[in-house]
Amino acid sequence: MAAKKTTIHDVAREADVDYSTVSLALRGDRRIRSYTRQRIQTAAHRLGYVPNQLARSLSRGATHTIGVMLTDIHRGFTDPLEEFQDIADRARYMISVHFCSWDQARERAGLRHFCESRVEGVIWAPAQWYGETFAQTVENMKATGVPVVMLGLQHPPYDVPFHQVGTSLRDRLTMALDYLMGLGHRHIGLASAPAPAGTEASTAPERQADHGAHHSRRYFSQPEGIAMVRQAMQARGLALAEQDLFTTADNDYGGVEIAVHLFRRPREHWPTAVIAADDRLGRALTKGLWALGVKVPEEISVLGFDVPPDETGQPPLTAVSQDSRRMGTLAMDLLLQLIKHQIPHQPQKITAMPPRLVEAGTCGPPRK
Amino acid sequence: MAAKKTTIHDVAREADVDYSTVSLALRGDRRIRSYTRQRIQTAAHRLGYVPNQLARSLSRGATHTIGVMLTDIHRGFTDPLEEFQDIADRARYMISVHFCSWDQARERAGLRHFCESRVEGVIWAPAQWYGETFAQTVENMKATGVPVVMLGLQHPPYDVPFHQVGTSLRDRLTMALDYLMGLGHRHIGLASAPAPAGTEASTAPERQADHGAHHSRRYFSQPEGIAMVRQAMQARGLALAEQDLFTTADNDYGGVEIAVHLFRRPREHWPTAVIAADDRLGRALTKGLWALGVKVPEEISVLGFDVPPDETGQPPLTAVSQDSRRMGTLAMDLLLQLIKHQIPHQPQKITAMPPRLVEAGTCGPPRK
DNA sequence: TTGAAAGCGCTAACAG
DNA sequence: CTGTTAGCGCTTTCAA
Repeated sequence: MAAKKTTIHDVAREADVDYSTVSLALRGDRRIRSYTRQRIQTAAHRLGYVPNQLARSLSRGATHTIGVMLTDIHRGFTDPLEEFQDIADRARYMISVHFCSWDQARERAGLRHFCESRVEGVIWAPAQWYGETFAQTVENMKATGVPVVMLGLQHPPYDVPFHQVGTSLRDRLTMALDYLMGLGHRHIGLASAPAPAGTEASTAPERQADHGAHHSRRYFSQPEGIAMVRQAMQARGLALAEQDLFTTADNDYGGVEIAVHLFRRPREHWPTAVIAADDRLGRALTKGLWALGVKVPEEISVLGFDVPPDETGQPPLTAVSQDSRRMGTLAMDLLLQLIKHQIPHQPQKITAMPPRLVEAGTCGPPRK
Repeated sequence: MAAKKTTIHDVAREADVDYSTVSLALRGDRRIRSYTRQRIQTAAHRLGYVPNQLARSLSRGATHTIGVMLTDIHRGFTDPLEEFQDIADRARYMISVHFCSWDQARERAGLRHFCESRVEGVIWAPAQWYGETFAQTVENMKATGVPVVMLGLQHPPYDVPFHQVGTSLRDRLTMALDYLMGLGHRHIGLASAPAPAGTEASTAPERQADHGAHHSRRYFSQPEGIAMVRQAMQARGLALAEQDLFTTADNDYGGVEIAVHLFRRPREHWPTAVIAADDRLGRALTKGLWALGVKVPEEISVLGFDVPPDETGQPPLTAVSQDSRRMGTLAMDLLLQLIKHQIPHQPQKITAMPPRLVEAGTCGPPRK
């Protein structure tokens, strides 16, 4: 269609005014009287005029666009992204999302593209938080001077020079154990499964790359997470017995397996509470126990861990959660402040969000 | 940082050449001898020069960017999006993704923004396939002349003037029933749950908008889908008995409930096969039956429906699936062809992809 | 092999 | 109220 090439000049000719008048009129400048504006607007409409943002941005020196770089499509990003949109809408910013599919080369190229397209700020949930490629990319981003807010927290040894918003694994663990111990539990089990791409565990150094096999989903092991649980429990005088570490290869419905597994064990050997390292696992476990006639939490407590906050999740699951929606809000607000120079870039600001305990009736005091 | 404002002029001054020379050198024009180019490149690097795509695109009249408008983040888009990326990478296109969160106003604004930013093509999975807003947006898009490929198929009464790539519900149903009947099943049940946002059902007219409540996930009912199943069964001389229509409010783990429900019914009243209208449901049902000691498929067959192709899904589930990866490939290839004027826009081309039967051992002949 | 100059479509002073 | 005139940063002939 010719429409794509219509410019304000064409509109000006059609409406018989100067093209700068068109520019003003189209943006609703009050200096143009309504009669003229009317004429211009109808002319623009008739010609199918579509303003050219490239020219506009180039001229104004501002794109009013924010780039969001994510690893992958998964439910953990749903809430933050909605927040980004809402906040951006209000601040009249556009959002452009890139997914790198866990490919650091693509991640880097995308970020560079953001900079070249003159986005005014970037929110970045990195594929990895360490390694040379990461450091290099960080360095590049820093050199461009584009405001960046990271989604997530750096690992202790790495010092990322950008503001960060996220919740720390340590804090979540503390909350989980303190909560269960507060209820009186001393015999606690752990249900775990391979972490799907996108969880904290998948960004750990143990990540097993499966290059070439990119036509399948990517799974990773999380020995590090289990080790941290062990450690945290020991620090509290508890032990994680080998038989109380339930693992399954099936993240989604493995909970049912674990339920059966538990069910077949003499009850006096049951842990009084189980932490499920994933919401699917926790919910499936609850459902499975329920289906087998085991009362939760009367006979055993189930506590979800690393659960996206979703009040409507079924079945309900008491869980240590992260308010990912709020995380989104904070990150975006922070970025906008950075853009507006309301806060400095320089001392990096690490916003460690406290985890949140969502009670939904699957935890109670241990049975006597 | 000052970096953001470095232009080829600065680089030119630094390297002591004309700025047009810099332009040529930076794009590797062979007319510039390597010595000069070297000098220019180091100068550019030293100054932290970042080329301005806005200016570049404006000048060239081409952005080499494709816009992708999606409804929401959910796993059904993972595969297509990865395909988009891969293909775009090869064709040296950038991809910019927008999510409208099922909000048609936002969808429209995003599409307009794409056009104003002069994307060269758009892939669009609409929030709705009917209604005035949709028609209006379609009309607008058409007027801009930007090449569009729709992800999904129009409903029969609506005539969308863009090429479409998707798989039809009718075809999938046919495949499911023919498959089960071919195995000998005559007594078939249906397990169903509210459709989460993003499935076919959620784009049906019955969609219950919950404006304002945007801090929770959106669920929809799918009476239309059930009606179609009924109809298809009747056309084959089967009937869907009321007691064989299993519904649960819990899409993820409701399958376990249904398993228990079935389990409590005398076996001679069981259907010999159950179609699960969602992969979660199907997998949870299988797992639940298994946990209860019911052998699948020896005692009952479970067939998944509307299942994203995921060979690694656990537990395995024989299913009528759509090759969403291939769908992505086709859509993107089509779009690139449109952009290159290799095929015409005009007679809309509806690429109805055949569904795919993925056998995973949960279906077999009915027990005698 | 390099420089000069005319745009790309629009914004934003500044004049009238 | 409307027109004039520089740019914004880069590409791309066309000369030198």
